[in-house]
Amino acid sequence: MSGVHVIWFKRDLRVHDHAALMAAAASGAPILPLYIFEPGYWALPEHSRRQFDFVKEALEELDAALKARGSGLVIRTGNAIDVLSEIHRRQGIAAIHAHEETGLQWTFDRDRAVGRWARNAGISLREQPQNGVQRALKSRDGWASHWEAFMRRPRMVAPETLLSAQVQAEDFPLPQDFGLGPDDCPQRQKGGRAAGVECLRSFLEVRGQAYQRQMSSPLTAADACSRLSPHLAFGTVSMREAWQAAQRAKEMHAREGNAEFAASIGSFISRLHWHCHFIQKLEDQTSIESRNLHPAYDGLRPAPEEDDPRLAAWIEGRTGFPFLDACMRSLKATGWLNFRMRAMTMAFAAHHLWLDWKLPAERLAGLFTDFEPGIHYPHAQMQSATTGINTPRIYNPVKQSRDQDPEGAFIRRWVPELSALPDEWLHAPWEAPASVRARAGIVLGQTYPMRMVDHMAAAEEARSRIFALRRNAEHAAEAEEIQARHGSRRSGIPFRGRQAAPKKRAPAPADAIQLSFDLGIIQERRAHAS
DNA sequence: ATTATTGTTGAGTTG
DNA sequence: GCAACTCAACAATAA
Repeated sequence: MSGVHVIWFKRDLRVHDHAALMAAAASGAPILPLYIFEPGYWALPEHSRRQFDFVKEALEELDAALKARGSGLVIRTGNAIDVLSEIHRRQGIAAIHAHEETGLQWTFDRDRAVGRWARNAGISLREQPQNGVQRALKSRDGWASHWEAFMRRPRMVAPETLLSAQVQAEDFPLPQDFGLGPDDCPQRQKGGRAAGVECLRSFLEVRGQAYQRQMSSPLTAADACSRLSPHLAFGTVSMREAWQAAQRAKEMHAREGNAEFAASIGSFISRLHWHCHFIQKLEDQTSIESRNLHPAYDGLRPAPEEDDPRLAAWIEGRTGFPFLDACMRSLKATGWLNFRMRAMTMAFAAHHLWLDWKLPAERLAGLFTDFEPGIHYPHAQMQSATTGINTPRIYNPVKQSRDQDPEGAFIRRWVPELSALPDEWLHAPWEAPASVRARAGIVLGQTYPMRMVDHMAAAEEARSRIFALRRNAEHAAEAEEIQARHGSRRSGIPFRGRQAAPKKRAPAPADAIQLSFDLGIIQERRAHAS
């Protein structure tokens, strides 16, 4: 059938290692690379200006990379079916190539609607798996080896030329068009392929040396972690590229006798695996976004209330727990927080504040530049202990503070109103003698909030309620089914020390920049769009 | 990849 | 010289 082949970009904003692009190019037909700004998508509570800005930067670079190959990105704004219908009317679409997006219910429904529409219109819709996540998975058995095989497959280098469908590009919409007002995120990570590759390179070559030791404290994590998360979330770097580059870096560090670095990268590689393991959960069960995975927890916490002042205090960083507040304020300003502190903030909302996880998860999502539905909701539920299959983890915000920020440097940076307090009182200012507080110019409830709960009592209360539920006989039966559906099969299975077979390096295109050691990543030359 | 509690061990101190 | 004791560090365990 004649007509153009649309490459519908969603959360895969790159040209390299892009299965849909390769499939479209292989057709030999004119190519129409398309990104649709969908108002309904940006109106979702999880989505925010910082993600929009990141995507926009990624799209500008994607456009340049596509233009360099002869077929620039076409931007459209509107409902996906409307946009595709219009293109079909004018150009005639032979096929639509996209990736299988594991997203919120909204994108799942949208993709199904587009699928129906395409079928009716006689258009072939070809969706490619991404991240080694499997669609319509029957059983979790053998998942890990399937995933690893996916990661080992050779990366695809984008063709140097693409036949253009010659469709006029539209301007980028403004964030205001979607009700996305200003967002105070001065330290947001920059979007785009170049930034993503640079994250990967600097992490694997330099920053990741003490990753294992430094990932837990927000003081060190910002530098010692890969910071690849927004790039993986929006696909500016593929999971496979990251995995293969990490394997190479690990081998290299081991060869050089840098055991700490090699172990750190090993730990990073295992996190890439868990990353996808969690996305698979949402892929298998979209209701994880909206309902307790284990129904025994329904009704355990009060129904969510949008205007609950505790929710606002929590998300705005004025709980009265300095370390927690520092984490929230840092997150707001940077769009990123290390994994452990994400867990702590979520656990505090769910356990100490006894809030249903849904609204806290939504608010948190909007603050994450790297919001990834398949990571976010399964973890929100895990930290809230509503999965039934994970041991409840109730973090003590004061203990974490003392452990992760003993000198209070992180607190002083983000909660400057407390900076005059001596280290020993910084973690729990309500315990400080009145004279010490007075000397530091602190009046609890005025210059800084009084802690909003007695965290020890609240934790104990949450613990006893949750464990009372778990003792019920029906709990275990249901939990077993959940474990069968979603649980990892990996525990007890020893790691195989098998190393990646040496890969034949694909010929680098003329515009590739060679990294200082071979990570096997193809990087676009800094694109000066023409 | 939590926390608080309880138990164990061993070094160091005391009488 | 040694029993008795304290304390820190670490492991196991229940919730």
